[in-house]
Amino acid sequence: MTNTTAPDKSLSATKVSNVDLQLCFALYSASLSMTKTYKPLLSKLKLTYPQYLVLLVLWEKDGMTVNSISERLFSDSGTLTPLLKRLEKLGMIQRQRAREDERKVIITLTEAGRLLQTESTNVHSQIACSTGCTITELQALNNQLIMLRTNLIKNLNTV
Amino acid sequence: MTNTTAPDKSLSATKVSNVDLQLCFALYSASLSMTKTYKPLLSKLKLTYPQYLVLLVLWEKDGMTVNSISERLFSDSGTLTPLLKRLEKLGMIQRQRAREDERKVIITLTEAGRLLQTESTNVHSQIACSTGCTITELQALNNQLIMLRTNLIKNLNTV
DNA sequence: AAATAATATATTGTACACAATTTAATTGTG
DNA sequence: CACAATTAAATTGTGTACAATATATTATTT
Repeated sequence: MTNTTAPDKSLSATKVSNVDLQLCFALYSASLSMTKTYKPLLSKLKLTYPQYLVLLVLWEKDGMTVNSISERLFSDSGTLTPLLKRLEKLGMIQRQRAREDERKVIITLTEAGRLLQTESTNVHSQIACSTGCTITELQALNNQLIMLRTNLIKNLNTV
Repeated sequence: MTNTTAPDKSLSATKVSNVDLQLCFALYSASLSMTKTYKPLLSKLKLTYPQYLVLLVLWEKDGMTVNSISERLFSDSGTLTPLLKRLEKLGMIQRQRAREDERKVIITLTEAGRLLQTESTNVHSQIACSTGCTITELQALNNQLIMLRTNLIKNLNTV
């Protein structure tokens, strides 16, 4: 792609009224760009970005059920089940039914899964570097995105 | 911001140093939430969000090649080719090889494809409403996301 | 206790996202 | 002109994203 200094008009930037439309595309393309940035870093750990997100959750709190991971990541079982099976096949986690309620599946980190956390520490800093933003800018953007997400989810069924 | 149910700690919000990590997840989940918001509105038009993005591009400039659409949307042929074939099957576009260079495929809107633009006008306003943000806020967020995307893409091969 | 409802996960099917490879057409070079 | 290099799409294969449905387990109700 080389030339990144091309004029960024985004979609329909000429019409000022279409800020909503512009924002949606900016959000979409920025998210994809972020995934592309993560890809080479994570592929060294044999992980995809969504798999990495699951591990982040487990590093914070091990032994969660599929459902609680799902709520944390705004994901669903149709996505998580096969993803978790791949993580299990990779030897990063273990899947086992809860004894007190056999509908629930408990996800536990393996030794290898726990060790990955240390290996992944320098991933963060490289990402932060690639954003070209200051901590303050990242923090501001983070807050706005959380607000946006909260509003969108709140209004999901009201449209 | 009334009832947002669960407290939003995002991922690892406890560690202030992980702003980068938080931002990545906020971006990811906000983008997915946006797609979910679009879904019911677009399904009335029988479209998916990526298909809608292609139509937005064509409404702005008809008769583009696959490659130019690809650059505009930060997408690639592996994604676009099947997507465009579906849009063709839906009767929204036509795909034809360029006469002067038969490697290129020209994408042209059909009458039905052009007419959809009018039908989609109220989609924007409903999205803007769901964001719960003011025009100024949307504009600011848009600018920051474009900056972020530009930086990420610029640094893609430098990591 | 049997029937019913609710819950948690799994399965199926469609549609991206993207790397890697392939195919076909065009351009460049000797 | 012949032939390698380049370019534009298409193809293949893996991994989500998500709606809809199925299955199994637990809780409730009659």
